[in-house]
Amino acid sequence: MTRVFAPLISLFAEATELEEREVAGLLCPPPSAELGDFAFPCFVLAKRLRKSPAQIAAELAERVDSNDAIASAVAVGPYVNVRLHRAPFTSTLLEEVRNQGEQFGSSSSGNGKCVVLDFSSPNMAKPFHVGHLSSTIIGGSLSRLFAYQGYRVVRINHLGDWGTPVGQQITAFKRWGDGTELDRHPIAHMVDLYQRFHREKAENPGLEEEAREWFRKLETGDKEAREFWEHIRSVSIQELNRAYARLNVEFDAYLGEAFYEGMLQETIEEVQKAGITEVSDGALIVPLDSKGIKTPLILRKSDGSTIYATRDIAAARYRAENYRFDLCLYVVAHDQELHFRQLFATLELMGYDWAKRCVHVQFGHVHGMSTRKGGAILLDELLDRATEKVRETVMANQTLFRDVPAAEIDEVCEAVGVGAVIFGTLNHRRTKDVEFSWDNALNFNGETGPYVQYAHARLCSILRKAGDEPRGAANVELLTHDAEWALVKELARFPEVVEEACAQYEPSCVARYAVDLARAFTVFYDQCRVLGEEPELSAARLSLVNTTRVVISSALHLLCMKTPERM
RNA sequence: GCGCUCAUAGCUCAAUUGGAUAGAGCAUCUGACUACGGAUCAGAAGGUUGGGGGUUCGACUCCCUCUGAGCGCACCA
Repeated sequence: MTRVFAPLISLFAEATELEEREVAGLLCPPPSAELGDFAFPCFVLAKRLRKSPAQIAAELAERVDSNDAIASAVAVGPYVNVRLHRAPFTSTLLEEVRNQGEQFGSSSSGNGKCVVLDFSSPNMAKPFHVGHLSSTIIGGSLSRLFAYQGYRVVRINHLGDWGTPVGQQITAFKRWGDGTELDRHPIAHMVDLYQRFHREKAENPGLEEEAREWFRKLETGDKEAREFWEHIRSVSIQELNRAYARLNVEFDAYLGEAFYEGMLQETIEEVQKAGITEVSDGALIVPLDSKGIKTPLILRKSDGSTIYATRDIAAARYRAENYRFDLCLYVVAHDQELHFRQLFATLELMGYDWAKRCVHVQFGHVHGMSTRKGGAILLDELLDRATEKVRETVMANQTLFRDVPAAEIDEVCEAVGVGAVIFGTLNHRRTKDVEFSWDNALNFNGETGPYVQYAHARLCSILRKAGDEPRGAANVELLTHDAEWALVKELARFPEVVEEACAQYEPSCVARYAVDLARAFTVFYDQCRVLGEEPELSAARLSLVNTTRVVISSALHLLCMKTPERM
């Protein structure tokens, strides 16, 4: 929380005898700036004081009227609308950002705490398509948000690197694979082979048996199977890291399904010790009726092998023991809701107190992301098209990029194109299904990533032309324009937006804020000239410009977006 | 059949978690300075918040019901 609201909050806390925290939660901007800067709704006091909210508002307005911080307090119906003295508020805010820099908006609320994030988690030897975007980007942004709140963050990629599909991949390669092709285009080649396997298995039932045999060999440590698996896994990770680098996302560990193989026996024994298992149709299950779930969790199949549920229990226990997390977030699509309810319920029945600190951060489907041929759109295809579209605009701006080296132009196009895609997946609440369209994905006007980055580039441009960054305190008394004031108020919101985004696991809060801030700036930019005014006014505005640049850059960073200085 | 999620302007999304006259962008139409970058700004038009009940000072928000959509319901992940 910023100090800027402190005078306002303490004043109302005193007048109403409410806790400061409660007051902070109640204060809100009025529907229109003409009504005032902040509003205090009096409904909660009505019951306690046995008076109508309007009456309370009227009395409260009398009590808090004008002092150092507040210029006026007017009762409008059940609200007390407050107008602030702009200068002290602005002065405090600018000073705070000047002192804290990129740390403005961060907090220490997560100090000493640990959050584990499980996200992205694709299957190995498969293409990285746009279906993986949501988990990857939401997880990536949440990582940064929690780190910003002081948490120790552990980012885990629960890679799909085990199970019968691996046996199928080995079988396909042994039959039709090409070593040099594998070296040149490992993923593409493996995808071709995998698809061929599924085409041919209908006419050749022996293939499935062969695949099971290869997987059995892999499980029992057969050298040939193991070496092939390791090679495919390693090139898959290389390929994935390339995609993650484009998306500005990183992981602390690839702990795939294979990693937990050695723990499964012990895991099953632990579940059995809890006395919650049953044998049903030859399978070992955990009935969950007591938790209101009709479908049991399957611990071991009737053929004796295990499935994902057992591995997820093992993974959860591993994370609890090794990281002692305060929060374990699974950023996984909505389809797996039942599975996670089963998993968490089982962990609770096992008596783990940390089970209730596990959360399924689910998100909706993105529909219509298939190509005409029926396959999914590849990530690179989407990013490349976005980047090329950006290049058209950049190339049209001859004057700005005249002396800029080609490599730097490439960098800008990449930053903006990828930024547009990232922003596109974060600017709506994660639970709702969305419709993908190329028109929308490649529209860079209005509420988009480029709009926010463009505002940042203009801010940088002003600062570049001004020469040195503004230092020291500005004469904030000169910042009297409404557009300046609106921008200042918008800047002050940033810390609570970050807090909100963490509390709800909603990066979209930050995305929405970034647009609001960028808009407040462009309105200011349109109405207030910075350079070439009276030196003192120019300096004051420059100070506001630099503050805005810092905050917009922080917001973009939290969204895993780059902050180009020109575009 | 049961469960989860969703339904807001022509389209894509908001709405400070129960608060003031439901707001933005896209598309459409109209306008903008020989000044810091027009990927911009200002304005117009666009709504019975899927339908119907209920809860209360107040409901897009909570409850019930109906309709529609997406997803999931034991050996895939």
